[in-house]
Amino acid sequence: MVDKSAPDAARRSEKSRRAIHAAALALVGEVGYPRTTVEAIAARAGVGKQTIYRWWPSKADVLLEAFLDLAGQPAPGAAEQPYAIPDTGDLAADLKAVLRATVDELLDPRFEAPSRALAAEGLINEQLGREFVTKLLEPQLRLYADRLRSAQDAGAVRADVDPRIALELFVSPLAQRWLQRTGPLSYAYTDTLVEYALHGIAPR
Amino acid sequence: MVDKSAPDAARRSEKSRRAIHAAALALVGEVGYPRTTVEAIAARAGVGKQTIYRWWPSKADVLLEAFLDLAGQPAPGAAEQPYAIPDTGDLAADLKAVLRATVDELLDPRFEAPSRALAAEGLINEQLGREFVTKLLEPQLRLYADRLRSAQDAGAVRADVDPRIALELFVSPLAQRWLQRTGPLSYAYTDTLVEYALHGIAPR
Amino acid sequence: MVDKSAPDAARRSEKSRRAIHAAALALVGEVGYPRTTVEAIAARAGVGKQTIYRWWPSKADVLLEAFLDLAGQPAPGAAEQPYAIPDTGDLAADLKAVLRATVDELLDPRFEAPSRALAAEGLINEQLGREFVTKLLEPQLRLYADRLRSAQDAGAVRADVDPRIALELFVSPLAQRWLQRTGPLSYAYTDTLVEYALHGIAPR
Amino acid sequence: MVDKSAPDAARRSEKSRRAIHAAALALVGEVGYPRTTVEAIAARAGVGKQTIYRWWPSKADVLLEAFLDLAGQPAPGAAEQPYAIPDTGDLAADLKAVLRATVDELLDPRFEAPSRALAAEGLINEQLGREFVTKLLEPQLRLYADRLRSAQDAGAVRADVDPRIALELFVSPLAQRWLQRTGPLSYAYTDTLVEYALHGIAPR
DNA sequence: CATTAACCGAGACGGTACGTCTAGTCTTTTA
DNA sequence: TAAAAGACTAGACGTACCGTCTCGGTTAATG
Repeated sequence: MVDKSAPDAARRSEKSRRAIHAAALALVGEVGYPRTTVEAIAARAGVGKQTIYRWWPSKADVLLEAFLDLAGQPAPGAAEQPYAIPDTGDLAADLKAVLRATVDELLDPRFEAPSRALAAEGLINEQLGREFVTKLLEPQLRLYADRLRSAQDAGAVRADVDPRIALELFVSPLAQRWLQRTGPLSYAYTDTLVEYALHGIAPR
Repeated sequence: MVDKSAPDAARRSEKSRRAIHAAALALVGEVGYPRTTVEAIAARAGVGKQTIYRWWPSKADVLLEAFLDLAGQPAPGAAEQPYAIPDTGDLAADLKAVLRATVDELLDPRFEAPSRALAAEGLINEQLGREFVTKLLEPQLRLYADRLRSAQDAGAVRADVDPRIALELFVSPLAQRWLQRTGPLSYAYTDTLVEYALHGIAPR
Repeated sequence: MVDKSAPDAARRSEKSRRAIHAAALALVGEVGYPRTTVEAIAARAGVGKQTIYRWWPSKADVLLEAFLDLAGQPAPGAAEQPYAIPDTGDLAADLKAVLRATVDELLDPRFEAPSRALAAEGLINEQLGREFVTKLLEPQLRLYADRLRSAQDAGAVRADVDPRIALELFVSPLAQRWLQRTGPLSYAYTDTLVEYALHGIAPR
Repeated sequence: MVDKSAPDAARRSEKSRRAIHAAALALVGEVGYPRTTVEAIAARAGVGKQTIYRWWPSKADVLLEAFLDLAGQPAPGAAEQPYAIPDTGDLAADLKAVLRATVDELLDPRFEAPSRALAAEGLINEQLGREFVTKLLEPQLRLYADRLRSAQDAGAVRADVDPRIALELFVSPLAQRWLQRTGPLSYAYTDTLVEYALHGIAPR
C-alpha cells in the first residue's frame, strides 16, 4: 500500500519547484533562517502553501534542496567546478590552492546565510544533518581523500596514514574557524595549516 | 541614560534562577531545543513567564547561562576539572589523555542536547555565538595553547609554530566529527589525530 | 485602499460561527462576562483563537452577535415573537400585557447575564452601545410608538403627545429597575406604571 | 475573629488616599475605565500598589469612593447642592427646574466618564451596583419622593399614588436616555416629560 | 526618648489573558 | 484535476496587569 495520497511526481510543476527554491534562498539571505517562514516562501514564490508541504517535509529540506541546486550550478560564466583537486605532483601546492578556493567560497555572501542555516539545522536535526553531510560535505571530502591516496602512491605521504583522518587536519580547522568564528580566515592561515599538517603525515 | 526600567538585580530570586536553569536543561534534553518553549520552561520551573523575560533576552541566553552553570560545577563527587592540561613532559601522552577525556565528555548524554543546541544557535546568532566561544570554547583552547608553548620551551615543538593554529590540528577534527557527525568518535581516533598532527609541528 | 487583507466572508465556516456563539453565551452565563475570556470561548468552541479575532473585533462584539442570534430565534416550540403589540382597542390592557411579558423575559436566567453584560459594555463602549440600541432596543421601542400612534388615531391618546417620548414613561422605569436594581419587578408594578402614565397622556 | 491582619485605619495616609482618588478619576477620564489599571493609578498617585490593595477591594471601589468624594464637594465657587427639591408650591415648575439641573450635570464632562464607568460596573457587579444605588442614586430619589409627598399633602397629586413609583416617570426616562443614548437630552425634553407624567398622577 | 509596630513606595514574583504570528491541515475556487 | 488561495485548529510568542509578597525607609504611638 502506498502512502496516504502520495503525490504524483510526474505531474509536479517544475516552475513552482524552481520558484520555491529561489524564494527560500532569497528569504534566508534577506531575513535569516529563523525568520524565514513557509508562508513567506509560498507567497514570494507565488505558490500555495500546500504545494510546499506536499513535496517537502520541512522548511529545512526546502532550503537544503535549494542549496544543492545552487551548489550544482555555480555562478554563470564561471568555470565548471573541478570535482577534483588538481594533481600537479606538488601536494602542498595543490592543497593550498584548493583551500584558498574554499576560503573564497566561504566568504561569498551568497552562500553564507543558507549554508550556515543548514549547518545549524543539521547539528540538531540528525536526519537533515546526515543528508547535509552526505550530499554536500562528503563529496568534497572524498576529493581530499583521493588526492591524499594519490600522494601516498607517489610516496609523498606515509603509506600507513589513513587518508580519511588525515584530510581532517586540513579541512576541519578551516571549517571550525568559519562555523564558530574562532578565528579569521585568510590564505596565510590555510597555507600555514597545510604546512603544519603535511609534515605530520609526510614520510620520516 | 539607563535602560528602560532595568530590573533590580539585588532583589532577584536565586531560587527561580536555578529552577529556570534546571528546567531549560531538562527540556532541551527531553524534547530538543526547537520544541523547548519559554512557556514550558516557565511552567516546569514553577515560574511566571515574565520572570524569564525580565532577566534573559531569549531562550538561547537562558540555555547558555544554564549550560555555563552546569559546566562550572561538574558532576558531584567527580574530581575538579583540571583547568590545565597535564604536563608530564610527554606531549603526545598528555594530549591523548586530554582528548580522550574530551571524547568522554562529548559522549555524555547530559551535555549532548544542550551543547548541540547552543552550538547550532551560535552558528546563526552571531552575538550568542561569540559568547559561546568566549565563555566555553576559548578557555579550553587556551589550555592547549599553553601546553604547546610549554612544549616549545622544552624543544618538543618547533619554535616558529603558532600554537593558536597548531592546536586546531588536534581540536577541530574532533569538534567537526562530533558536531557534524562526519565520523565516529573513539580513543583510537583521537590517538591517531595526535600522532599525525604532532609530527607536523615537531622539530625536523 | 482596502483593509489589510480582509478575510473572505464567503469561505467562512458557519459551523465555527455557531460554535463560538454558543460558547460565548454559555460562558457568560456560567462565569459572568468579565471572567469570560476569548481563549475560553475558543477552547469551548473547539476553535482557534485567530478564528475569533479574524471575524470579530472584540469579545463584546462576539457576545452581541450571539445574543442577536439568540433573540432572533426564540426558544424552540415557543410561539413566534409577536413583532407587534396587540391592538385589542384597550390600550391599557395591551400595554400591561406586553410589559408583563417583558418582565417575564427580563427574569429569564437565559437572558440575564448576556444582556446585562451587553448593556454594561454599551454604557462605556459607545460604538457597541449604539449597535445594541439600534439592533435590540430600537425595534422594541418602535412597537410601542406604533401602538401609541394607533391609540392616538382612536382618540385614546392626545394628538399632541409625542409617542417617542410617551413610550419612555412605560418602558424606562422598568428598564432602570432591572438594570440598576432600584426596585423589584412584578406584574403589579408594571400595571401601576401603565395606570399612572396613561392618565398623563390621555385626553383631558 | 478579626480579619487577616486588618490594617490600622488610624495610621492611614490621608495624602495617599487623596492622591489615589485624583489619579483614578483622572485616568478614567483620560483613557476610560477598562484601560485604567491599578498599576497606573498607583504610579500616577506616586503610591505603592499595596497601598491600594490594602484599603480597597477592587478598582471599582476606588473609583466609587473617589466619585462619592467628588460628588460630595462640588465645583468650588458653585452654589451648594440643594439637597432638596425646591417647593414653591408649583410642582411642575419645581420638577422641571430640578430635571434641567440634572441635565446640566449629566452633560458635565467631568462626571461623564466616571459615572458611566460606575454605572456599567454596577450592572454586572451586584455588590457594587447596590452600593452605587444606595449611596448615589437613592439619596436623589428620596428627594423626589419627598417632594411628591408634599404635593400629595397639598392636593396636587392623588393620594393613592405611590411616590416611589411615580418618581420613576420623571427620572427613569432621563436616566435611560443618558445611559443608553436612546435620545438627546434637552430642557425641552425634560419639560415634556414632566408635563406628560404629571397629568398621570394628578387628581382627576 | 528610644523602641517598635505598621504603613509606606517600590517592585519582583507566580499567574492569566491578551492579541499576533506561524505551523501544518483542510476546503473551496480557478485555470 | 492539480494548484492557488486562504480559512481552519493549534499553540507559542512577548506584553500587560493581576493580586501577593518581600524589602528598606519613614512615621507615629508606646514603654
